[in-house]
Amino acid sequence: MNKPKTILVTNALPYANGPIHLGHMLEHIQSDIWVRYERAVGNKVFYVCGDDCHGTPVMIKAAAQGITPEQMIEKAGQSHRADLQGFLIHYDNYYRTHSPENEKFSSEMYLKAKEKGYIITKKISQLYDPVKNMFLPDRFVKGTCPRCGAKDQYGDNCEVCGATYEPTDLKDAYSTVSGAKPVLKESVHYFFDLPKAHDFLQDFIHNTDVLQKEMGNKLDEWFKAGLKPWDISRDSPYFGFKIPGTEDKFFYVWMDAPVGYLASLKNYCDKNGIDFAPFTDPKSDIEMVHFIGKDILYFHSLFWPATLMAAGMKLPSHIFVHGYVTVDGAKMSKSRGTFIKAATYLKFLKPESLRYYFASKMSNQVTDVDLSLDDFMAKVNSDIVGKVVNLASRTAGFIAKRFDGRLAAAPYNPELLGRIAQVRKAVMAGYESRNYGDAVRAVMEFADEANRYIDKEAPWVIAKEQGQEQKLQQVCTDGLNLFRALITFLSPILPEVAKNAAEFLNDPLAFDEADKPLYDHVINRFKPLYQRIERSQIDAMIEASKEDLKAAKAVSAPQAQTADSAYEPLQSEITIDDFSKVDLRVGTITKAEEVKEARKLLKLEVDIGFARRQVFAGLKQAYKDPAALVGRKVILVANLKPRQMKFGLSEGMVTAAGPGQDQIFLLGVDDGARNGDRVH
RNA sequence: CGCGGGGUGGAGCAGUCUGGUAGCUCGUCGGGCUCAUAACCCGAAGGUCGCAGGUUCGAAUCCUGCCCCCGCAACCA
Repeated sequence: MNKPKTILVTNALPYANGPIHLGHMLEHIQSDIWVRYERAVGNKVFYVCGDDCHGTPVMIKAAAQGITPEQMIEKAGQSHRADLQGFLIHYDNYYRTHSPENEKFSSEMYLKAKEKGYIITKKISQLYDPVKNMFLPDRFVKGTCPRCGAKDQYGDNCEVCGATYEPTDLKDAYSTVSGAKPVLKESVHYFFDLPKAHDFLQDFIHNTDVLQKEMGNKLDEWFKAGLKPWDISRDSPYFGFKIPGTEDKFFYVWMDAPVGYLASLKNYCDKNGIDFAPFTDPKSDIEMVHFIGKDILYFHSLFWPATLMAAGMKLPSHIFVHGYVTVDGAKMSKSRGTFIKAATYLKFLKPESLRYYFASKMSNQVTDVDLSLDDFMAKVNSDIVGKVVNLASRTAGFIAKRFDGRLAAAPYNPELLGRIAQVRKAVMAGYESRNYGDAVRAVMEFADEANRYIDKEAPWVIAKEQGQEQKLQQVCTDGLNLFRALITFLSPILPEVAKNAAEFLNDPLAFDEADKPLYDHVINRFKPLYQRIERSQIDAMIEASKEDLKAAKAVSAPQAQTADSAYEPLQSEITIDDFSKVDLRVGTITKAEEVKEARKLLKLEVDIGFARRQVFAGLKQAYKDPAALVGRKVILVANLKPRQMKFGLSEGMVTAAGPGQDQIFLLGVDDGARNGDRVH
């Protein structure tokens, strides 16, 4: 083994604005596996992360909830920590960017950059919300697309026609914060002079192995377009750190976010009496490794190295970029229930299932990883349970019953056992290069071979033969030693399973001992190490993810009126999925009486086959004689959340149409449709 | 012609750099086994490798053009 390295590993900081979802988990799992592997082979790793707390979205969301930003990031921090722990992601320190350490570092780096002439100021005009008294980032301005006329488009580009423009080009622009019409206002901004760092960055990106090659190509795009000064200031009100030497200017969140890596580490070092200085010293041989998603490439490969360089600090050794998560081949979708939050997943499934699945499909390329739910279930069940765990399960019984848990003193098939070292080589190469898929493939290939071996030797046959005890013990010992190697190789991915397997085998499962099988060694009783995934668990998770959506119902922007007064304006377009959420059922009115105290309401009872529903309907003025309604077939919205009204619980909505008042007409059903039939 | 990534049997992927009869896992079908968490083993069916052209004795692999999907496009986070 080479000389142990010291490595600082960071994961992109989750934003305190929202919960962690499976998209985040891909990266946390990727980095956690890498860290566990690096430690398993003897390197010293510092593994830190934290919450990214600053910026306008946090400020606005906190205000909307009537709490302070500090309270909000506290809440986010707690839930993020719980989620990550749930997925067995073990950071040495999970901190936050809103911290004294971070403020100190950010300010110091800024001042050094300023000293070296990297900070410039410029006057810019920006849209301003005159009601809330704040400048508006692009995403908080909406309006009509100047090219195609589509309504409610964001300030930077139109999702309908794809046009890009400035927020000031929007027609009928409005602030999504207050609804007010924004005005143009001037302000002095502070910029980091990125063009001045051009040569440094070119060299940094192309003459080192910091980045994957394809990302270098991507970055050339920005070089070709010409680097521009980077605006690092925001006006008050802003949740962030005040820029030294100013009264009302704050660091843009992306200025202090990566600095948060170092702040988190500093916080950890202070708590544990570790010398922090070498981590920022350009001359130290400590490696600094960032795991990030492709969406934040330029922040980490341009701005971050440039600010570090300007501050005279150590530069990143590697920036490992990964792709996105899709679910069943499509972007995660809230309406389909595939926008799955980490916490929701954990309610129904084991963390290691996802860790394994992601790992099996991960490479060091910047490609998206698809969580195919069918494949997910099949792979976890057949690989972890059917192949690896099963190997122990099918041999442990003999060792326990016939040999008191004692393994044989020698192997039956030394050649097969000898292959372990070879497999380990492939596995290690896979982990080291972050081609976890290769590592998993190598392990599973070997697992297949091991199962074939057991099948061929058939210990259950040997067990019935006279005088074959030694062979039986040896073959089963081989099986268990193969299992031991397999689970050791998977331990960075399946830490809990490995821990339980270690207990079972009474062995620490060290990577470099995997090729030295256990002989004449007493093991413990075998307990099931992993449970199969049931279809129902996945279905329940998808259902629950749809629930999440209802709970987190977005604040919809004020809709502009379509001015054709004769008809109600058409609602925005929906998909078939949206429609099928509305469960319409055929029903028969079995009772109908007027509600005396109410001006508009009738109290109905509707038989929908499998249930009877009490419904309060606003039909009083249109149907003066309620009794005449009894026996009529109607269409009922059957899955509407029951609503407690002054006069009782209303358990649905009867469909009707008409201009209103006494002009309301119930929708009917032709004969043949039965009560309880669904409308499709 | 904005940039990057991808398109391989029903599903998920490897193979593409370094051209040589298309491979793995799952699923399906048939058989075997019964130690094992309906797990394991053997066999079979199933692909003109996005499309079109080119180079070559030979192309999933190299070249050109096109189509489709995903992501990004810096004062959004």
